[in-house]
Amino acid sequence: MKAITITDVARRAGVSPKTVSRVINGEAHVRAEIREAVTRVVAEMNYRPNAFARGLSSSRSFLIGLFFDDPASGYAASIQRGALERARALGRHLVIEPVSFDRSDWRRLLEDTVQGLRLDGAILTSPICDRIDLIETFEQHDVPVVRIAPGAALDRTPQVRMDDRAAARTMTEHLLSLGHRDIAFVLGNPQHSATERRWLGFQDAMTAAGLTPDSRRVIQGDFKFRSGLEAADVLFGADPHPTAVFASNDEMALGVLVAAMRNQIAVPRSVSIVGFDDVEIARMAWPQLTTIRQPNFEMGAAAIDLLIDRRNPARAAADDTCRELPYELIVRSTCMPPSLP
Amino acid sequence: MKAITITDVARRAGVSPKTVSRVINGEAHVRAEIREAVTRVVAEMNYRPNAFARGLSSSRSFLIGLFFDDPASGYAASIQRGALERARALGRHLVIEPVSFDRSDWRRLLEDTVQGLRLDGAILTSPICDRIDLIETFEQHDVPVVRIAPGAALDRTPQVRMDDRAAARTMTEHLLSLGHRDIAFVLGNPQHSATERRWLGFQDAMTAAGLTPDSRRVIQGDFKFRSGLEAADVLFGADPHPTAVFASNDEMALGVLVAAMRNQIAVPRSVSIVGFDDVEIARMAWPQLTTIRQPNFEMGAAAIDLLIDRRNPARAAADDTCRELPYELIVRSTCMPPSLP
DNA sequence: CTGAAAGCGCTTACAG
DNA sequence: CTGAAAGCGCTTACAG
Repeated sequence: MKAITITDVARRAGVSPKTVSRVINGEAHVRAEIREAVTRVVAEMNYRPNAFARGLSSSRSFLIGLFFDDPASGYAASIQRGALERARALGRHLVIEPVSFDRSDWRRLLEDTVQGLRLDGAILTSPICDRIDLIETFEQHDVPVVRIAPGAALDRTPQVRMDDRAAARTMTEHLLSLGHRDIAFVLGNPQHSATERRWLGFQDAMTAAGLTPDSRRVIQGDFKFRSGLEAADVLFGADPHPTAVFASNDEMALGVLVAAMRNQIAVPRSVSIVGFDDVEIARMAWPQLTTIRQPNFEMGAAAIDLLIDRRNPARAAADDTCRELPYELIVRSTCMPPSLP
Repeated sequence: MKAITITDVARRAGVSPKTVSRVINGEAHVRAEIREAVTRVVAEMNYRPNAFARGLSSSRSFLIGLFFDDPASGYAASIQRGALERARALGRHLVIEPVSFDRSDWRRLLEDTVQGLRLDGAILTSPICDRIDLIETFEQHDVPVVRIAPGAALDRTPQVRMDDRAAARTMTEHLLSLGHRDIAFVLGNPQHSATERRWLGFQDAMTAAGLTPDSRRVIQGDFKFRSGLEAADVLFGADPHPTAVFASNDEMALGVLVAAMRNQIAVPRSVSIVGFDDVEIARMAWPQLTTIRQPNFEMGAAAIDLLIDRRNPARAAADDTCRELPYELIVRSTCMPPSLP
């Protein structure tokens, strides 16, 4: 099937290619009458501009890169879905790119993409969004960057974030309000900046309640299921064990939950367990996990908006460089007041 | 940073742009000496071809589209990861595209992508891979298609598959070998062709053992957690309940598992439960789920290989149009012999 | 408000 | 084995 070009459309509409171009791109200065005629012909002929010709002559590619450390994680999937939906609604395509700093040639691979594809923008997720050398590579190639939940160099790029610290405080307050005092905390992967923010939020609430976290009740994890399992083995090996465990993401919380079942510790009767993220599996556990909903889908979509605003001088002027999205406490079935000793 | 072009490289190397083009694309008919010189200059100048200029003048885009019904599912994520890794290794980029038949303008959106981006190839996953109108759209635009686990029109495109039927038979035989005779089956989403294949495999094994599945032990599900939960409520409401439940994917198996816990039915002591897929959460359940490993990562990678082979006349001739990948029975902790009545 | 000319950076088709 | 010319289908920069 021979493709239809802008010249074909122009001829049929009785105007110049440039005029068709103006109409397609929604530029001003076209008589309403002509605009309509062209629009009609475009529809009739089922014309679509060739993205490569466009990309070559302008400096726009209509391509946005979404960069992940681990594109297979549930976290990545939900951000991707939000970005995807919004990008398509705005006529952009999403190119997914993994970045593995483990590989010595990561920079070469990245430059292949950035330079070869002339990306219109890049979205960086945690934890790679905190690598300054990565950000610099994009800057060198004049690719606008938006970061999701960064922890470092916050003034360097526009960003989409959530108040992890306040959310962790809210969750801890929920546990405190139930009457818990002996609350354990499982830290996340130190590479992710959210790990520290959640830890600080936990401390905020404990301190406000006049409590000091016991160091034996704070265990290092890495956001993976297995680390939750192992942390719980330590926590439940103590006598008495804590009355509540706050794991700083859902996957680890599930590990704690499984460890409790293995050790015949009833949840929530003997121990309350909470997570953070509200990934799909939080609802597939039994009991269903009390957690914090993180608006990943919305963050992905907002990142696209911010990127496209940047390219629009009128809107970029609005100085809309940081979008903070709300979290939500999701109370399900893994908590109750502590049983009396 | 002003981009370096093929002309810059040609000048510095003292050859014509066409020669540089030959070297970059690995074409024959270049003196080894010149090839080396050009290669050196390319590296020195850190030159990368502009994908848009390439795409415009040739008919290749180096872009492969990965089409999903639901890009956020765990199934999609693992296929995506395999395809991504392989595509990058071969110098291709992956564009992720959702297809929603719910939307009346799905065809227009699809044509925007196919025509605008001049995809080098498309990978279609279940269940959309069985929509003939979708396949036709790609054919009209001369975009090679590879399908993953299709169920219809099997001779129409190259494909990557797994023997779902044999796998379901193997799983059922495992249950039979443990001594189970009263085995319930939870069917998947009828839109997915794998649903029927798994059901047939179950029947194969039952029939071979001289057993006829009782219709009250066969429940319709849809591959979602909730449907497993609901199916189990029916199964466990019966007296006696089956001694084993084969849910045709892991998510539903988890629903069955949670229902068992809710109803105080011990797993595996009172009931054995098995799934299918070996998604990540199969290991996060308690007890850990016995299941069939489906090689999603490998299927994604194989789809890319098949697509690229198609474009290479020498290799396309090999008639490599169907790649079947092996499954594996993963025995974990949700099964044991039935307890005596 | 509209258009003619030039150019983006490659590859194709051809010639030698 | 190597290269000069033309062209891919748009947009930019300019003119009117």
